[in-house]
Amino acid sequence: MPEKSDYDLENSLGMLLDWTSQFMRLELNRKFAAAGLEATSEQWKILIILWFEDGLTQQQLAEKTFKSKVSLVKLVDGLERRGLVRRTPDPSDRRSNRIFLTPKGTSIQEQLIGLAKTNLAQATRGVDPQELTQCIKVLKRVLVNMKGSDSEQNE
Amino acid sequence: MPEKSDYDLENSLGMLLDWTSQFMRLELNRKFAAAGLEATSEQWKILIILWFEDGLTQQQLAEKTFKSKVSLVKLVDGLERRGLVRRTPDPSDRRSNRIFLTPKGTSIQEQLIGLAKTNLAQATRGVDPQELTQCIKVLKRVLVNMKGSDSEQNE
DNA sequence: AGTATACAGTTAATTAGTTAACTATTAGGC
DNA sequence: GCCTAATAGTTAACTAATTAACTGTATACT
Repeated sequence: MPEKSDYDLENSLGMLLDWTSQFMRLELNRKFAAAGLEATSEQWKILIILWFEDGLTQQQLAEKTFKSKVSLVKLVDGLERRGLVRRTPDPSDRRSNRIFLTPKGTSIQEQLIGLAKTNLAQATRGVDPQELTQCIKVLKRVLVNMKGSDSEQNE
Repeated sequence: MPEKSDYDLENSLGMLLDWTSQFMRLELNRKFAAAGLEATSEQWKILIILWFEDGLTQQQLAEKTFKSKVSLVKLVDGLERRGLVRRTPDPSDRRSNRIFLTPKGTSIQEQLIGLAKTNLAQATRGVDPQELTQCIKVLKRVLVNMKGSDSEQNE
């Protein structure tokens, strides 16, 4: 029979990761909406990658964002519906779509990035920079530990 | 015009929080399913609270899990459909439902807790305990920072 | 007492994630 | 060259989150 004192829910890593990621994502969505930008935080993750390297396939975007190819379908649907990207069939491999930023998609990048930075600054307010670096190091290790269990998914 | 070198996506706190929480949640769901337990990680968060204190209202569960009252509706629907909890109208306040564990809900607690512990151990494998504590301290600060922006939601 | 306000829960529409099953195209082995 | 494998994308059914609008009940004020 497990002891109740064994579980410190408020301080559990799993709970804290869920809560912090959710609050940050929600607040970023609110900042985007408040600025009149019709993009969500998840769509932003795609847009920022395309800003670095335009014309990637859905599969490549999936790999870079750790999302499944299935998730990319709806995400690109949404981005296309809002006129931020366009799907272009790859002439050399007709299975693939290449995703390109539209002028509208390019034009909102600066605002999106500014708001994302504001959000990050708000999240880390009062946190010692060295402790933050340490925390990020731990999270990267957690990511490596869990990615192993995820092999052979999303393929 | 923003500089691309300004953004270190792989090491951004927001990205890492999303990725780690998602991988941990996914893997916990897989562990539950592999053990033949028909509960999800989000349902588990409700069950563990009820194990500590049974008969809470949906509103109380929402507050303890940082979920909205709307989220609780479907979550409790799912738990009830699987026979793990039952809704009981509160006789002293007919607006409220009190949520009670069923014998079936109680019976799987030990297994769920064991698997959650295994999942946490896997996530933190090779992480210095002191660094983990430090990381959790940072995450709790981030939570406080972001919770402020969330005031007046979910009420 | 009676009205207005607050509160608990629900429903509907939207976004985003999962797994499983499917289509179409490319690449490899014989 | 041909048939099998793998790959890219899609669809369908499900879980879970959001906001907005609504029902019914309790509380508070005058």
